[in-house]
Amino acid sequence: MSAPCAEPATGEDRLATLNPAQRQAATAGVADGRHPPLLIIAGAGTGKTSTLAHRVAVLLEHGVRPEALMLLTFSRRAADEMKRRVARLLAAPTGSAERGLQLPWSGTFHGVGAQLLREYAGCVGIDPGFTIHDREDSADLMNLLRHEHGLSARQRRFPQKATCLGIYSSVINTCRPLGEVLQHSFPWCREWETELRRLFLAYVEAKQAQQVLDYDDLLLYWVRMLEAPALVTEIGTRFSHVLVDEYQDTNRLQAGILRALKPDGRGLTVVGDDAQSIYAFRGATVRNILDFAGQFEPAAERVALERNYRSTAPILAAANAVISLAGEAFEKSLWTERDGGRLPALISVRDEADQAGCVVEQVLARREAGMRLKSQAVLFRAAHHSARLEIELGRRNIPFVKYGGLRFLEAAHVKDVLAVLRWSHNLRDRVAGFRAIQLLAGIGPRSAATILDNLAASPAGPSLLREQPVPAHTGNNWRAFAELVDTCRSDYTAWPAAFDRLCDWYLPLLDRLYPEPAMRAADIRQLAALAATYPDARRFLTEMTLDPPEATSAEAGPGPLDEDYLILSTIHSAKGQEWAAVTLLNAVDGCLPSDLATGSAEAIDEERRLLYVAMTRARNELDLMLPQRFYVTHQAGLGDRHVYAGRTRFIPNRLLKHFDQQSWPPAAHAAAQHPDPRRAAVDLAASMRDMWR
DNA sequence: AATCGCTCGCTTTTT
DNA sequence: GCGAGCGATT
Repeated sequence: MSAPCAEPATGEDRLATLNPAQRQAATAGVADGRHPPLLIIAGAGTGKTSTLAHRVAVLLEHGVRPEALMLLTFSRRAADEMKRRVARLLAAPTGSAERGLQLPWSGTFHGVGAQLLREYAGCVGIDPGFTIHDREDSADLMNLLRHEHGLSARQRRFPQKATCLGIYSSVINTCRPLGEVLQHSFPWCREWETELRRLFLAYVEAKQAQQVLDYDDLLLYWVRMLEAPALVTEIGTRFSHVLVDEYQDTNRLQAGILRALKPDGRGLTVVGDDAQSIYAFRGATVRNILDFAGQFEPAAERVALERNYRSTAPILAAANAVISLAGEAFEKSLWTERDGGRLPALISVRDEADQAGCVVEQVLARREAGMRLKSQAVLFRAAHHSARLEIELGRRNIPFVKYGGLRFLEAAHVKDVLAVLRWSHNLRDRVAGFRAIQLLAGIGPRSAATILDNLAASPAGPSLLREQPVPAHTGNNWRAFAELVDTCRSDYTAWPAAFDRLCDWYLPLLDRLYPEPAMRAADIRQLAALAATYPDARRFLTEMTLDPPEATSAEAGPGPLDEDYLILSTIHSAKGQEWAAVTLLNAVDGCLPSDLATGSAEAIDEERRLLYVAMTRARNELDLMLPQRFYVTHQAGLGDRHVYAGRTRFIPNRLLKHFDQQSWPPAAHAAAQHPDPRRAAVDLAASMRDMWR
């Protein structure tokens, strides 16, 4: 974020570069040793990261040890950025830059939780070698139990695995009872409350038997651990200061952790912007930040950062107008001195194909004008919204990197390899084992289950693996597989080497398993390169599930790291970032708000904030695309609701003065097409058909 | 017991 | 346009 720039060396001078509110936020209660609970309301582009980095630097200068500082950010990328800035701030005038600055307790809630739990595992009765299940693994385990409990083959359909997990996760993260969650968020599953409760108990037992924690456990075990008086004293004093970024996106469970760590709020700082709260779907509640100040006695100090250094005045005015139509919010109005610049544009195009064409044309024009591709971003509500554009970019040879959506890690072949690795390090992990074993030709769910049962029943180690009964024709393959697992788990096999062995074993299987084996093989090689950068298998696995590589690249092979490339990103993944030019795709009702999210007033407000987040990513140029016509492929019953899409409801007519309305292709071009009367007839016919699609 | 192929139902955002 | 699930086939 573009805060005031130069950073002189001495503490006093350095702080002079901050504006008064930022300075207040960076220093409040430090010098006098009060360390009161502090709430920093930081609007978009107000130099939040810089301010927080300054506060960390100030704390360190006042003698707080780095290892006594817990810094909770939304992603590890944000944590790294913070570390970098603090290190730069602390670079002494003599030039002895503190390169080695360590903030060992910085990262996401989940990451820090995992780290703490490994350390204190002994005190809370869990195995320090636990493995962590990502969402898909958790859903698979849920599915296994769902079948075991005979819940899958009922007259009336029982909720799907993902729904079951969603309900479970919601209960944990919102700290509300099952009945209430069902009533409020999953009303169509209410009739299954008893069965769900049974299923969730089985799920918890299974995780414990397998030494597996899921994402929610990392928080839940953490908060429960703090209920033990001895541990809360130990851990509470160990961390004298806890700073939390993006506080508006925390949930009740996370707020509970903070309350347990710092009951009186001393040493606790939270930073956030209620207008940018966009994670309610995973349990975040904007109440956390709205109610923060009042939960302490005396109340928390409050500082608001309102000067925006990022966007031009017209962009900021439009964004402010959009968010002003929301419900409850902190009083806050962003202002900027970046006068000039054009109005944000609302660009009407015929359909998604034209939208792709228009975006490509504009991107290229801006690059011609000297703006690097990397300074331009295309944002969208849902990952698949960019499909057309991706094809067009590919056709025109424009490199791009996409953030959000289907991840590298979710690809089946990547999951396969990781399952083998995970299983070899924790043979009790049934989900991993189930997947790994079935990679062998001739072994299906039945044999896999038998093998896993045998292993679970016998306490002995992996030597048993080799002797498992498998179908005769798989004999040799099985032996090779058992050896591979031994190799992977052995302490005598050096780290990246073990992974290479695994890849050598796996790659030949691709031909049989999947279409497009060549592309998948390339992914596996990329994974191997990544694995080599971690010190050992455990670290690799943990970081891969908690902090997966977040971007996927269109280019196969080595990523276009030092080249120039366009950024495509979901709005969610764009959080905290900024670009000189931003284009938002599909600014139409049905996409934004997503028609899946129009159930409640809160859900709609969250979609509004999503639009606000997208708009405030832009420094100089902002375009919102409005495809007029949508080919909605699966639309049961309700006919043409989205065939002709309207402008998003978040920009009603009275806000149009903040935008410049355009259409593409430009008029001259369009006129050339128009005289043909047959064209209209074709459109009409298509729309008649679309009504029933 | 594994696997192929068909149909039905659903389709967001992510640690 | 995709996966989960089911029934027929090897």
